[in-house]
Amino acid sequence: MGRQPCCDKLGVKKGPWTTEEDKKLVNFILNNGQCCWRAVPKLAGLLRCGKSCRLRWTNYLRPDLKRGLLTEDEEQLVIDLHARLGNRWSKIAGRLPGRTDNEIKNHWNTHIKKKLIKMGINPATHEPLNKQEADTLKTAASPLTVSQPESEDTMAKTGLVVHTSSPEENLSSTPPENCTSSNESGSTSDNSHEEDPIMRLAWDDEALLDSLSWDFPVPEQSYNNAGEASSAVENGFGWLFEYQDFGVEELDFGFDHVAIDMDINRYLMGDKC
DNA sequence: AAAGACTCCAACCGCGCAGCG
DNA sequence: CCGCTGCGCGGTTGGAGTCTT
Repeated sequence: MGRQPCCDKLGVKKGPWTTEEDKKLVNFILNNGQCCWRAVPKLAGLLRCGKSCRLRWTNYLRPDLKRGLLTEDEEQLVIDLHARLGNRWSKIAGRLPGRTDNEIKNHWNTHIKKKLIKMGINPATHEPLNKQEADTLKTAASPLTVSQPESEDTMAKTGLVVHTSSPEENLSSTPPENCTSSNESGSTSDNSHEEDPIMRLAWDDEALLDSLSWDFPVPEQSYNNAGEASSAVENGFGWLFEYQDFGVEELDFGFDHVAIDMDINRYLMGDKC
């Protein structure tokens, strides 16, 4: 029967977002919270489709986003997580506060992939390339089932260390109470892992991943009251703090109406769960 | 200084899934 | 149970910026 387009193609603007559009979107979300995305463009006065708005918000406008290149530690964690989860960028992103799946995906494709290849590691399987060549296509190895990279030596040489433990060791771990910053609605049910074997595996991975070290600091500048303005400015959110300019007086995140300056602070501190 | 090559990332596209009536 | 709707995810692309010749 054919799927309906997510939005009317006609009259919907595409391409790069303007500052004005950003302001409108942020203004709307700060006023109304994240409601149904389909309605957002109309209500916010944007000629965009809801999907585009959601993407713009989650990947770029969210105040709690950490910007700039991934740190070495984050990169290492991404490699580690990718070895376990494969291209499940959203799951990987869920483990890196302030990072988006898109950002991680991009970073993987542009930096980490090359790095791994240079190190002689197949980025898809995390196995040494020469070994990979040996049993080419013998197994269409699913990322979830691949073994750990055997080349810890290589990793160590380049400063990349994989610290792992087997999933079995962690099956008893309690699932993380993952309070994602962008997604209170949580349409992806956390119970799904109980039904779906793959999701169960992923879930087990998540439990396991809780044991991975987290030595890099949470983007304190994003959660730090004193530094919020400067970091927001650094992040290109200087205008966000000129909220008065676009008429935001009160916020409604679905709980109380509170003064916006207080709430932006709380918001920036990640106090949204 | 100019042109071509390359890199990077924001944004788009299409699919799958969950929820609801 | 079925169809519809909305959301989220992963893959891909276009173009701006940077580097190289």
